[in-house]
Order: sequence, then structure tokens, then C-alpha cells
Amino acid sequence: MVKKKELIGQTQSKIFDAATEVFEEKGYAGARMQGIADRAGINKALLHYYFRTKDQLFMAVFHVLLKKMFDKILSIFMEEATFKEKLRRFLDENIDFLIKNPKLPLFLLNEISHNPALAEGLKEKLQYGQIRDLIYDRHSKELKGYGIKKSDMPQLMITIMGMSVFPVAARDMMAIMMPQMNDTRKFNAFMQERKEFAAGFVMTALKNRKK
Amino acid sequence: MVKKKELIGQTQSKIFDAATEVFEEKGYAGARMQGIADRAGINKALLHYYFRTKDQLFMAVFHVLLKKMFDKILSIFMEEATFKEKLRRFLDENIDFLIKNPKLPLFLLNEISHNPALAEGLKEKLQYGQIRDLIYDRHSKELKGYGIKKSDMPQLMITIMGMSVFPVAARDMMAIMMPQMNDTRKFNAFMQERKEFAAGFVMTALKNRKK
DNA sequence: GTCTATAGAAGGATAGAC
DNA sequence: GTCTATCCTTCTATAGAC
Repeated sequence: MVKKKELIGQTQSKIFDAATEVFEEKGYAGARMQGIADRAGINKALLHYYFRTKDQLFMAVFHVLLKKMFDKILSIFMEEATFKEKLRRFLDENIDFLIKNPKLPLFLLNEISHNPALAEGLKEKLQYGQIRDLIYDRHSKELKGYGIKKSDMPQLMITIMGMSVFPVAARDMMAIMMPQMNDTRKFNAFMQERKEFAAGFVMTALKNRKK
Repeated sequence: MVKKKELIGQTQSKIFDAATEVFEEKGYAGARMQGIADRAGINKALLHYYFRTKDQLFMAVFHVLLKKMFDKILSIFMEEATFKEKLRRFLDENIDFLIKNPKLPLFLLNEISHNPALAEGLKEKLQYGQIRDLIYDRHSKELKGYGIKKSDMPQLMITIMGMSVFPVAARDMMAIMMPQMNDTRKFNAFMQERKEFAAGFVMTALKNRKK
């Protein structure tokens, strides 16, 4: 079977990869077509040949990255397992993912906040609006046991997301107070350690929550 | 006594305020001098008369905003109180602050990540590198009682920061999964509710932490 | 101090040769 | 498909009148 990616010409693919790096690094407004061409090792005119405008090139990159992030987040919570098991797997896998894609969260956060319409496609297409209910209904018994009502789900979900995403997004700012964060080896060790810390922290808070 | 701010000419001050808004909204790369002039209700040339270059105008704005954020964060932890009391006050005050300045965190996070040198001034000037030790030493007995070692402080501090900052920074992205976040009234109610949720969550996790 | 007009550089996009 | 050369708009910055 021929994979879809193999059908894409190698030049187009080189451009796409270069654009991904440059946009992630500098954002839409800060990225330059010349910079993308340089990184792809080709001429600026070729960018326009394949993607017509900066806008269209950006859109192509952005939607792949947005999907990449959300697929990672959502796939785990759609499996068959207890909430507690999912929490652990989510933190394990999401932190590994974030270590490999450290610039992704801040990039997405920014671009969406500068242009909320960017998220519209995903929102409608995949009916993500229903996710809170879906997760709650699957685990209502377990969650009720922790004293979590359906109306508490946003608080809980954002807390769990923040446990893994925030350190990566805020790394450079946190480094002002904790200079060791500037060292990537130390930071990655911190993130590894965070898998256990976060899982323990959340589960302890849930199990002992007053109902 | 004459306040420092009253010494600044009103035109310069109008420019500064307009620049603050535009930079916070669009970031350095996305901001336009013309846009700032328009918002200040003056001519573009006046920007250059008062601040010479876009870069210098940005620097002036950025450093005020960075200080604003850090002062808010740090002031509370420098007071005389138990760690538990400080945690509550921090969440209360920081969340109020963030509701009033919702664009600030993402702006700072982005600009620093695009140009880490921006943080250098603050880092050295205020010796923020020592904060982790300072906070721990003041509360070592209480924190040890929760099973928190000095080496756990980064995990704990980033968790607490993330509890208040992450929802604001990630609001538009979270809104993909939870559309109610798009409604500012509802979002602010969510943040109000978060004061209690976060304080309870963190304290429950700490008090029941296995040592 | 404030404005109008404009210089000058940078960046996105296209024409046209190969 | 890929390149060089160039157009045209946008943006920062300055000159100079008032």
C-alpha cells in the first residue's frame, strides 16, 4: 500500500517541513518567506509555485500541527480504561510528545489567540464540543466517587492539561526564577519527573477530595 | 508629593498606553507603528520623536509589563504568613489580576521565547534565581510536613503558577473542546470558581501526599 | 511638539528564461 | 519544476514646514 505522504513530491515536502520549523519558531507574523526558502534550500519563487501565498502555506502547516496536538490529547481519552489509568497514560504520552515538540503549544496558543477563526474548522468538523460530556459519561461512577460533578469537568480537565502543557509553554519565563530550566537536559529530566509528580498530585487530590 | 507618572508628558503617556495595547494584542512582529499611532490618536512621526525606533518603544513597554507580572507573583510570597495562607492569597490575587490582564501571560511567554535575552535584565537585577531557596527556607518546616523536599520546589511552584496562568493563556485553545469558554462572562465565572478549586486541589494533594 | 510628505528598506508576489 | 530578476506594497524612519 502506498502511503499518502509518499505521493507528495519531495520538494513540496521539503518546503512544508521548513515552513513548519520557521512558523513554529517565529509565528506567522515573524516568519519570512525568504527564511523558509533558505531553510528548505530552494528559491523563494518555488514557495509561491507550490503554495501560492504565505497565508496558504501557513494554513497548511497550521492545520497539520493543530490536528497533531489534538489527536495526541484526545486519542488516549477515547480508549477503554479507568479514568485513573487514562490520567497516567495521558501524562506519560503527552509529556513525551511535548519533549519532542516543545515549541508546539506556545505556537498554537498564540496563533489561535491572534486569530480565533483558525480553530473553527477543527471545532465543527470533529464535534469536539461534546468531549467534556463524553469523558464524564464514560467515567461518571469513578468521578462521582471522587466528588467530581459534571460541572467540575472543565476545572479538572484544564488542571490536567496544564500540568503537562504549562511547563513547556512557560519554560523560558519560569527560567527567570529557576535558571536550571535553561539547561535542556535538566529541563527534560524535570519533565520526566513530572509524569510521576503530576499523576500522584492529581490522584491524591481526587481521592481525598471532600464531597 | 509629585508622582513620577505625572512628570511624563501626556502625549508620551498616550503613546505608551496605545503601544501597550497593540503590542499585547499582536506581539512585536505583528504590531505596526501606524496602528499604535492610530490608537493613540496622533501622527506616526510622533512615535519616533518620543521613542526613536519600534524596538525602543517595544522595550519600554515590555519591561513595564514583565515587571508588572513578576511583582504581582512575587510580592505575595515575600510576606509573613504560612505557606497555606500565601497559596490562597496568591490564587485570589493572581486570578483577579489575570482577569484584568488576560492577554499579558501569552504576550510575555511569546516574546521571551522568541527572544530570551529580553528576560536577562530582570533575571540579574532582582536576583530572582534565589527565589526557590528563599521560599523553601521560609516554609521548610511546613513544606517538609507535606513531604516536599527542596528539590520538589520547581514541580510545586510550576504547578501552582500553572493553576492560575494556564487557563488564561490557553483559553482560546481550550474553547475548542469547551465552547462555553468563548463567553467572557462565563470564563470569568470559571476563573472566580478556580480560586477555590485550585486552592482546595493543591492543599488536598499536599496534605495527603505520601512522604 | 506636532504635522505632512517622502525617503529607503524589507517583504510578498509574479514574469519569464531555461 | 526551478531559477533570476523585478515589481509593488507595506512598513520603519527621517526631513522639514509650522
